[in-house]
Amino acid sequence: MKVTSGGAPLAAATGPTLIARPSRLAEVAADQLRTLIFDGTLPPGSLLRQEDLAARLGISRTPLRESLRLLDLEGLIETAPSGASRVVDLNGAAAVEAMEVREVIDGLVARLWARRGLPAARNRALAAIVDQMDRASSLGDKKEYMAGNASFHLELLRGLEHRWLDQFTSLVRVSSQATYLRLESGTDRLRLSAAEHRAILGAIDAGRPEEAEHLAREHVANAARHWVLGRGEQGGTA
Amino acid sequence: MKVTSGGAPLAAATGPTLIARPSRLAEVAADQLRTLIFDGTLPPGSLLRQEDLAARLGISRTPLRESLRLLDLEGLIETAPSGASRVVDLNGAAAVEAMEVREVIDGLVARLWARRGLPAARNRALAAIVDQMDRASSLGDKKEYMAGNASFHLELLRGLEHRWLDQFTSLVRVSSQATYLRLESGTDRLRLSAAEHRAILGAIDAGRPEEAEHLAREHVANAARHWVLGRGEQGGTA
DNA sequence: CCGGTCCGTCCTGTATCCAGAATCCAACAG
DNA sequence: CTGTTGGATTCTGGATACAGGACGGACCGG
Repeated sequence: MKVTSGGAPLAAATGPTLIARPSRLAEVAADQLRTLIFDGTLPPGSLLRQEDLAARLGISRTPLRESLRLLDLEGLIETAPSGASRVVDLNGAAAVEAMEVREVIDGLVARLWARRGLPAARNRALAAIVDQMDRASSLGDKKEYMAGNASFHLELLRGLEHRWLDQFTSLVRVSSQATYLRLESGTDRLRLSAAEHRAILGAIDAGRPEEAEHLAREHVANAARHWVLGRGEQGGTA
Repeated sequence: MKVTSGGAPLAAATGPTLIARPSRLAEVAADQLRTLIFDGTLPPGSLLRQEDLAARLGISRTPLRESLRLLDLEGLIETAPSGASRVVDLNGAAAVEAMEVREVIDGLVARLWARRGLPAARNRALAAIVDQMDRASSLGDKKEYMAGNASFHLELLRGLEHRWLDQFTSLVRVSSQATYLRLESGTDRLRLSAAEHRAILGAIDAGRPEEAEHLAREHVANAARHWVLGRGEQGGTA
């Protein structure tokens, strides 16, 4: 159980950064690879050759291989029986499965926060993110909206400091990103989504675990309908 | 390079065993280590020295290190910033967190099976397991019951062949095992638990996703109450 | 007698090297 | 022209060797 920090653009506010870390090179490499995957430098389906990547990151193959195993278990890459690794391509069944897991995980996160109680500072930060998403949705700025969306969910997930939940950081990142990148519809879904975020935050802040979980699950289910199934109507039961 | 071929006591039973796999030594080592942890050879808190383990498994440190990273991400071991790894000790807060995740995961598994439809052969196999648990509960054979309990949940989990769910195998194993090992009460809880399993299986077989998920979550929550919190009464809200 | 510091040993982390296997290309036969 | 088969290249997997830091114990000072 280590950090799995990820190159968070603006979410990396909580790091204690005590004194000095022995810097496990495999961890650093994993972070680098995640960044390369998320920013599109390593597109889905890309073949990952250990020697190239090692040279690219300026390390040897040994720690790189460990990082590949990590990303494999995280579900970010997949390794063929022959040993060839490639960036996972979330489409069709794989996307559905990813969102199935995200639904219950996000629901759990919301429930735990509602039960634990949301600190005022974090509430303000999340509210600010939702405001940002609102603005972005009004302007139809999908990229900006996507960034806020990812920040919102990651802030909740990472903030819990839950040892069994940290590993879902990559899942949340990749699915959040892919969801709205593929979203072709207008600003309608964006507005609705922003409202859903605000509702989730409200339920958490009000300390209503059941409601928070329900709203979070519905939110993910709605996103899945629009992303994976393509332009579904909202309101159905999961 | 003999991989202590005689090993693998019981872990390599479920594999499809298509033709022949190149046998990634790190995977084999991970399985071996899981077995050693689950059967108590490596008790919680044990310090894991790479050189010793490598010699013990008859491999070098390179693949062993990869397996340690895997087990780390799975939550079965934890690695200090200095690099020292030790078997995770599920007690107190860690146990609560583990069961929180298990609750939603097992709920998702039940829901997916109910939606997908349970093949008759698998239904029979699961029913047989529940029967075995019934007998064990009547006799108060906790060990036998525990085995059936783990089999039940693992059969459901692994049978889905869900790419994002496989990684919870260790979580289910360790929590299932620990739950009933610590259970000191009489056969009452065992009987109730067996009934819960039967109800879950019934809901799945009847194709009722919502009910199956609800029952599965309640089941885990009940187990958690008796295990972690010690002798709680059922019926409370999660 | 107790505390602090220095030193030795062990362990982890990383790099390099070797062997086996898969893949790809090309030449050849039908 | 196409399918097949042969070989050479290349890649991954595993083992070994080396460097840096951590931990523990003994020695010295108070």
